[in-house]
Amino acid sequence: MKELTFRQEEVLGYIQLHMRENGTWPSFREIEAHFGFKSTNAVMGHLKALERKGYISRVPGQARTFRINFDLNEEHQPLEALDVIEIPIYGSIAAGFPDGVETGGEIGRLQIDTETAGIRRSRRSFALRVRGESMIDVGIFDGDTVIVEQCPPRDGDIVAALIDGETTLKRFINRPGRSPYLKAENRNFPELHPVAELVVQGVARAVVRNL
Amino acid sequence: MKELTFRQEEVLGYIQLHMRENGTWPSFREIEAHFGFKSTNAVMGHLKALERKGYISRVPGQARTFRINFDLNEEHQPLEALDVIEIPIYGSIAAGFPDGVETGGEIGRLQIDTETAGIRRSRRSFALRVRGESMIDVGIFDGDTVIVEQCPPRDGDIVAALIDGETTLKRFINRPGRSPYLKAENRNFPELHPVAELVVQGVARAVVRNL
DNA sequence: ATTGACAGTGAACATCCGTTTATGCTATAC
DNA sequence: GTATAGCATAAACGGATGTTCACTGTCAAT
Repeated sequence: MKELTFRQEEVLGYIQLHMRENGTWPSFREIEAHFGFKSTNAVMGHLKALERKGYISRVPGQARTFRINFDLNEEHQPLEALDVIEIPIYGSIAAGFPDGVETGGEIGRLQIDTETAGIRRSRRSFALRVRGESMIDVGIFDGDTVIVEQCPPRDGDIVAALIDGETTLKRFINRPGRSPYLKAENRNFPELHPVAELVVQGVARAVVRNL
Repeated sequence: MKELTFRQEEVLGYIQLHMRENGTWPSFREIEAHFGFKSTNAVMGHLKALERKGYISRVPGQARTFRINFDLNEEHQPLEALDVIEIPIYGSIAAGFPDGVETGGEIGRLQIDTETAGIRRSRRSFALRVRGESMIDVGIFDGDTVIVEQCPPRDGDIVAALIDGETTLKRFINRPGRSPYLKAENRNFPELHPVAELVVQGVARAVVRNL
């Protein structure tokens, strides 16, 4: 595909921008106004060039009917191909993990790219609908969705842990010389949770909240 | 939202279909031809009705410039197939939107399904990396990523707004009888922001935070 | 020096396309 | 009965929009 001149690239960019912002293609005179041209024929020249080089198609005579054959935005950035993963959302987790078959507590699914979620594809992940206010001081509210990655916890991690048959979110503390315990992040619930048998189901990597 | 008659729904469906298939909105006469009308005024009647009931918006006098406010297809589908959308992440937005070519403030991209993000595909969306602590009381922290949908704000919405050339996140207050203003959500920054010129760039729909 | 690609002005032209003002028909509601 | 809403035809109007022709200028390559 032939190279575009700088000006032609600008015009193509504006056409795509206008489409994304307004949902409609621009008219000749709108393009003219945007670039400060004083003749629609300046626009015509660029569009003819863009069409000749194969970047756009048009239906002659029809208003606002462009067709982009080549998306600038997809080409400009290397865009290291975002890796999108689909993970299940659980309302609660009874004991261990639900079997592959019995999708027990699954209340939905979500898709997100691994980088934004901060997880690795190689590890199993799931999402949890948060109940309660025990992590309110770190900005995790009731109703939030937390994305959890199955891996061994480290000191300071926020983990999904099984206590009394209920999965809750707590901070995992593991100082040398002491046995690990869990801690809520809420000034009003300042009690610590030393736990004899600690079943950590995974480490929270991201929070998603709808506003 | 008012119910549509069967015929009106047919017309709305055709408009959306034409857009999806051709990438352009249909003209009056194309709609007329598709339904076998013998007068463009038959089209006019339906479009006026669709606009009155709030399903579409139009710019009077302009050709092929529809705007769908309510997507039929999003309502029909029972949500099984998650609709994943890719949106750009901006660090900041200087003035208006960056041009199509100079992808100026874009610092990355993310992909997420529209339901989790709480946005509609038909509206343009972008994400913003949050700076500052002004929304800390609603659990939006420095470094969080906020997903913003471009649409008119309503009272109580958290919006991305342009103040002094900087985009910030604030709560939008629009009480009857007063002029709209912005409010920070931080006990330590309790000052209100009455703003003469209010440029709202979109409404925040979701927060994503890496833990 | 000449050619050709690129960028633009200026003005007319021909449709394309939305708009308006009529009129008529069929239901349903009061 | 008499509104009222939905649906459609018919014809003309005018602004919006793409198209074309003629002309000017710059810059790099031949």
